[in-house]
Amino acid sequence: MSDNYHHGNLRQALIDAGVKIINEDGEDKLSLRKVAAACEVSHAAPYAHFKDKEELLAAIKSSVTERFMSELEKAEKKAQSAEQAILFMGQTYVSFFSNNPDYFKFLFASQKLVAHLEMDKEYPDDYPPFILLKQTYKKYLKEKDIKMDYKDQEAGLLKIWSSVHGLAAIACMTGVETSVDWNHIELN
Amino acid sequence: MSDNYHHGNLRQALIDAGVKIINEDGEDKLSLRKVAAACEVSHAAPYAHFKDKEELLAAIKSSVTERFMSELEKAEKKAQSAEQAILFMGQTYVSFFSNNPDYFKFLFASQKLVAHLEMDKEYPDDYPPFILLKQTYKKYLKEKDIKMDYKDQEAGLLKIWSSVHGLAAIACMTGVETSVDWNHIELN
DNA sequence: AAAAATATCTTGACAATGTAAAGATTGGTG
DNA sequence: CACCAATCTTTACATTGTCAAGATATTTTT
Repeated sequence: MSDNYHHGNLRQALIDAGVKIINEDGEDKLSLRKVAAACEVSHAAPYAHFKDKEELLAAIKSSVTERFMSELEKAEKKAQSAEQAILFMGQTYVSFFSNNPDYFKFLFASQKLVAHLEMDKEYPDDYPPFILLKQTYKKYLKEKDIKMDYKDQEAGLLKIWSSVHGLAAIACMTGVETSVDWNHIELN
Repeated sequence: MSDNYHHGNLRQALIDAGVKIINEDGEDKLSLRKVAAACEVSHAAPYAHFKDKEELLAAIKSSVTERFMSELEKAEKKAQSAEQAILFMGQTYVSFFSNNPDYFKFLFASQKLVAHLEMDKEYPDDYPPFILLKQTYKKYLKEKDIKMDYKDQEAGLLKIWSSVHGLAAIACMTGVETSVDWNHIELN
């Protein structure tokens, strides 16, 4: 084996190298050629696995989103009620990005997210963290036996998400204290 | 006059051309050389006015922020109370970016914003839209004669801003309906 | 007004990058 | 073993940001 051909699992290695570069230097410092070099393959090798840079970036984003999801799910499981789950997930949402501000820009700057507020249908292609939030919010409404107009439910869901997402955004952009009294984020 | 030298007001022309390109094609399609070409000058001409690409982008951002501020101020003046002003400004905040989603990414993706929640001091370097919001929120507290703990005031300000900013973010990323019942954004 | 200094612009060059094309190497399949 | 498809390399080219040297216009100085 000439040792250069057939890396073994180049696809995953490229993704991991990409995550690392974004962590250390930010997205603007990431280039296809650097990622390839980090994996010790030629600069055009990535094209066997990704159509173009955009496709590699999408794969890296998926990878980061998985980590994000895993933390959200952990938070959800730790909670003993749907209400508490929403609170924990909100805190996790903000702290995840406060701890890695680069991820926030990276995930949300260019990526188009899919998200449907409609409460009576499921959309498997929706942004996974949003799906989890929506499910938990539904549980919460059931748990508390809250009867709301259809449109108010949508508005309530959007309110929670936008509050939390906005808080994360501002925390990342300003470095502002995130030790916020979380009672203010509460659902009402 | 050899007609090529001394454009007249190249600096502003470069900024305007940059805004136009971002409007039409998005930030990733913007290059120094294209901006220069749009102004019919050589590819290195911008370096007489801007240290590097980053500095031109900063100038373009300032220009867009000015438009944003002008709309916010218009909304604020239209209102007949501070409470209504916050509502109007919130609606304007969201609709401005809903109408130009490219601006949202452009303004907030790379730019570090400065913002101080402290209610008893003024920070002239804070992000102008935030300064306006903070002032209006102060007026609102006075207007309604609301007495709050210092920390609660900060939290209230942050809550309004993050709600509105988060809503704008989600509107831009998802294209979700922004015809939200604005009562939900209200201040309490 | 002539000369000198400065600001503004052009030309030419270079390195980094994304990407396409052609070919080399390898592992698997019939 | 022969063949094929997947994977990787090499070569090539256009785009881009940036720098350096020089040209031209404007401003300032004398």
